[in-house]
Amino acid sequence: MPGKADLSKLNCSVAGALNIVGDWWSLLILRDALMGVRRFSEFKQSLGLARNILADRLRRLVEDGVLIREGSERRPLYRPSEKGRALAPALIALMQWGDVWVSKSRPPVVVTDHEGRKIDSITLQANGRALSFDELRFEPGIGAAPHTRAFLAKLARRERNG
Amino acid sequence: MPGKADLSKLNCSVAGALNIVGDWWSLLILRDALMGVRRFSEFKQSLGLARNILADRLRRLVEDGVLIREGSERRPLYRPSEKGRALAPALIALMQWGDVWVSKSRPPVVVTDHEGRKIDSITLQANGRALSFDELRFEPGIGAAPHTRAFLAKLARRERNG
DNA sequence: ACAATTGGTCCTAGATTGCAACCAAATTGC
DNA sequence: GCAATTTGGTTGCAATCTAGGACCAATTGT
Repeated sequence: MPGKADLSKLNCSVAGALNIVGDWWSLLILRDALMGVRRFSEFKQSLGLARNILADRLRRLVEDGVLIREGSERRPLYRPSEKGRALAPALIALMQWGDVWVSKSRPPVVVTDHEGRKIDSITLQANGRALSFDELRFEPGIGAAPHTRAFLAKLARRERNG
Repeated sequence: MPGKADLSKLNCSVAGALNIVGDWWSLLILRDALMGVRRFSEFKQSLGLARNILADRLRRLVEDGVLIREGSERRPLYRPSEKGRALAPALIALMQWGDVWVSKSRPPVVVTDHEGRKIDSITLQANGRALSFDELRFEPGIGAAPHTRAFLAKLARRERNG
């Protein structure tokens, strides 16, 4: 079946997330929604994507519970749900990475708290203490298939040896 | 020009980031690489994607400096660069979101520190204090185009009024 | 009442994806 | 040392997805 991948079979939460917001536009639509964009035409103007694609993505994001469609049937508003708002850390982590590693110019948008203080750069922590990448380990979880277990064990073994 | 969007013109760091890792496979390839996967055939087996797509994505990720291609020309190893490792927070934030909001089963992979303690869930903070979504503000940055400024001002105005 | 705006749908051309077949170099088995 | 297998791709084809524009019904504005 050519055309598009079905990531939902990969038994991986990243794949599950990407199956919902993994295409080129969905995350940008959500970012606009989190910033306060609500109307079809505003998304269209802000992102400059084709109408049919925008309609399709909005429908899908509503189906997946990331956005809520409300107001009149013919002129709806799209508002982020709690599930959508919960993506803010991932989105902002991506933005910060883009600021540091991709953009040539200074950041166009800054995220602050309600008193205008720039938010901290997002880090990995355990028990409130920051972790470097080298301290991370990937362990099989409760939902790990045998095949996943073997896979992780092989990688960990290699890490220790070579 | 149908086919694919050029996100690089959006003057947005999220778009810049997505222009590099915004397709269905790139982030999953990077996730594997961060977990220790190194060889073409290992990525292929782990993700189950087509060979030509994998070859294309690996080449692009190397071009963009996220992965480093090393070892023999004919049997290279792909290792995450510092730029690639810097994506770990965004990736893990996405994984945590998938664990909570998407997966039906228990998490297949758990990220811990070097002593096996589960890492904290990733949150937004300012001055070390956790922020709720409602406390966030999106302000124009130094690199904001006039059009971006007007856009953000309109959204902020609306937030205050209606 | 009338024109403009909004929120779509439909159609078409071109780009992208997945799959299978193929291939050369490197590694393995004996 | 030599054949067989594995590795890391490339190429071609068919199906799918994308961008863009034309079109349309229902609100909204005047």
